[in-house]
Amino acid sequence: MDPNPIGFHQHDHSHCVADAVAEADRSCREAGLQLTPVRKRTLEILLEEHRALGAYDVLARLAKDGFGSQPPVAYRALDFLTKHGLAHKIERLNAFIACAHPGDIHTPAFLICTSCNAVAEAETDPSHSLLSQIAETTGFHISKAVLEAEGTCPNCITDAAK
Amino acid sequence: MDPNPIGFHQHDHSHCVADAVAEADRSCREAGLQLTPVRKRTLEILLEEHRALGAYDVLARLAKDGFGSQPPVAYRALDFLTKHGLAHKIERLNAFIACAHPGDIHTPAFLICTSCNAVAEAETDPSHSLLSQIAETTGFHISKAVLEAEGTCPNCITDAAK
DNA sequence: GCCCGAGACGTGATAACATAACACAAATTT
DNA sequence: AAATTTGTGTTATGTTATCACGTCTCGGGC
Ligand SMILES: [Zn+2]
Ligand SMILES: [Zn+2]
Ligand SMILES: [Zn+2]
Ligand SMILES: [Zn+2]
Repeated sequence: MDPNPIGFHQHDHSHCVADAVAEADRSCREAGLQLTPVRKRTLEILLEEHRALGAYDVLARLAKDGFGSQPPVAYRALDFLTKHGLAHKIERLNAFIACAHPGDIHTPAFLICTSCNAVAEAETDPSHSLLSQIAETTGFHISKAVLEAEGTCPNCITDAAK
Repeated sequence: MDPNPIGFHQHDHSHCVADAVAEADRSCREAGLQLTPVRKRTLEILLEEHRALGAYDVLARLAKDGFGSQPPVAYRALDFLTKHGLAHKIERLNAFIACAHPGDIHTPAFLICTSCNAVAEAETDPSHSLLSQIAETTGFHISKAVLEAEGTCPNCITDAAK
């Protein structure tokens, strides 16, 4: 199992958490949002994995770090992060993942490997999307789209073949 | 609120439940599957609505009809129906809906109206889909796709405008 | 006819996910 | 200073989903 799959490629993970947190810090300050200690720590927890974490997993880690130990603590922090585009909820897994492209306006699509549990976030062009086309022909107005695919990532396909 | 929105159009609902059940009956017999009383009743319950029902809603109705009253009763019937393409789970809602195009091999996409709770199932061309393209470029093998859009249906847009 | 295994259904119990309601503290507004 | 807003913590509860086990039924093999 690949410990560092982002887009299913190996990468240097050592700086990527710190960089993302610094960037989140900056963008929150710019937008007048409070990236408080719990929220920042929650983002770090998500960034430490390139897979989706359940709210209770996050909660356990927060509690271990001295924050509250009750579900609302985690859910509120996760709500903040998802609301402001710093994290996403993977509906299929009832779990959360740090956004791989924060700052950009994007309709994320996720590729979930059922073998190694890695989750990759792909950029999509909203205007070309299937759902947009359907919406256009039916007159439906989309406010939020969920695009998630489950399957096997390239790494796991290779592993299975050997 | 539109009581009969399928694809957000009015339609004659009187025969549509019975027809769908008869078709399911036929296709199960053909495939050697057992469309047992609980399973058939569960399908009817889903067909009676053009919106998604939670497993516990289904369970309550099953219990009222003399079937078991414990969660596995509903979940097993729903698992059977979803596994064999007679129903789908709407991940965003943690709820289930009868398939609008049973028999066809399809990658369903759903349009969920947050105003009237109607859910429309759209046919999609899997090969043209966004996710397929992403998968192709990344080497990811998709086994199941979730395509769900939340927003406002044409009927509710019109209603809001008046 | 009888045994056996697979599949379906029922039960009680429990796990996993999520929110409601309230108290308190700090920062901001009036 | 008082009121308001925002954030964090708590207890309690609600909602969704699965586990483990016993029973029944319907085949096929003997
Ligand atoms: Zn990384
Ligand atoms: Zn994998
Ligand atoms: Zn109908
Ligand atoms: Zn509507």
